Amino acid sequence: MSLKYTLLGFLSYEPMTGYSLKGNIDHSTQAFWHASLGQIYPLLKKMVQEGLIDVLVVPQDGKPDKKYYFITDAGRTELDTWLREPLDTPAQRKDSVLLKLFFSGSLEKDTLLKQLERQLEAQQTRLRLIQEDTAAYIQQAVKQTGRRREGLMWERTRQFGEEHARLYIRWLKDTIEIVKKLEPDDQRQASP
Amino acid sequence: MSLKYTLLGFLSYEPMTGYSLKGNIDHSTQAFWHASLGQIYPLLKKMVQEGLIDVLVVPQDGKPDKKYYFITDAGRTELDTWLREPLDTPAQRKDSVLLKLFFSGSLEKDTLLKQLERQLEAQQTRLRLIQEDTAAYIQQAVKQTGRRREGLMWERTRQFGEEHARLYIRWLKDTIEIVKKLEPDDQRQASP
DNA sequence: CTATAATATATCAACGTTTATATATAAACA
DNA sequence: TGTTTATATATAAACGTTGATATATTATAG
Repeated sequence: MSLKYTLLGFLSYEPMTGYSLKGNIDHSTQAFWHASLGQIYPLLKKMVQEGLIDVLVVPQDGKPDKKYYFITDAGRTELDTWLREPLDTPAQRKDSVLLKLFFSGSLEKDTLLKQLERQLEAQQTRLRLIQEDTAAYIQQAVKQTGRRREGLMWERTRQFGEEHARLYIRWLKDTIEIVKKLEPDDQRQASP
Repeated sequence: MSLKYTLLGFLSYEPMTGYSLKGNIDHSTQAFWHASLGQIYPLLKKMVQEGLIDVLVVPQDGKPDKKYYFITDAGRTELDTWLREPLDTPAQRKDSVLLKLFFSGSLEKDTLLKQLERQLEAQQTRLRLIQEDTAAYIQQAVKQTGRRREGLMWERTRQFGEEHARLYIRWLKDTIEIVKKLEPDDQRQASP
């Protein structure tokens, strides 16, 4: 459902190919939205049929055609309607890492610790990506487009992603300390 | 994919009906995983066919049969395998609220402020739910089952949800203050 | 000089999820 | 007394998503 609006949103800034839409998603919304090319291309086709976007095929010599997509007036209206829908409920989130950890109390202490430490590393990598790659991408987009107001929200949502990664790191470190203090497994399995 | 493990996870604690599985999900994992009955019932059926769970039909007079589901040895093995898969990547998250706010820089200041304030209220309600309802549910489950080690992870993941809601609230409040300080819209539309 | 990554488009099967619908009882509330 | 909420099961269409597969060029790094 929301991928449609993601594509309309980016195309409301400037015309783009399916590939560059994927690039924009990867570099700026990856902390809270992602999509594959196998999802983007068929949806673009469908959205052209629905009149939300137009396509301009630019033939290239020897290479496959480049397809630039443009938002239509109907597309702008649909995007605007979505943006104005009252934000009165929290988004339904899913996080398979937390789900796994929820059920991980039955694992031996050492295995659980290893899992927590692995995820800590993964979140530290993620934090660096948001701080470096995403931050630079947004800064350049603001410079190139001059969209200051839009850029403010791009940057604020990036900061949310950064804070989310920091929360994860803090929580994992605290949880590791708590698990370390647990009684060893042997006292658990065999009680005399 | 993960719903299968959610069901196996809860059934590894004790046998349950589809309805009470839904209740457990709503009360304890709702901050990071959710599912509908229309998803749970067909999956339980499929999992019986696959031998991961067994079903015991308890006839009731006048009422429809109650179906208790039990985890099998094969089910336990599958759950265990999943729990031990290295947690070396962060979960891919989706949050349609942040996505909408990412594209909301083009809205008028007042509309954007109203959206942020609406979401602030929604997140405050969510925080209360996690602090009251979910906390009480977990406490009682620990008391009734005596599963201290498991209860530790139930409580830790609940606390993550709580901190997530707090982060959202802080971020929304900060964003509201920043947006309030922006120049009014009229200066934006018509530049001389 | 070779291999890999990035650019670029496209399809498809399988799987997962949402939403609506249907049925029925019991308890709590107004 | 009537309405709503909770308990309980179940199906099905529509929709959304993942992951694999295919093709081809250009640029970059080793």
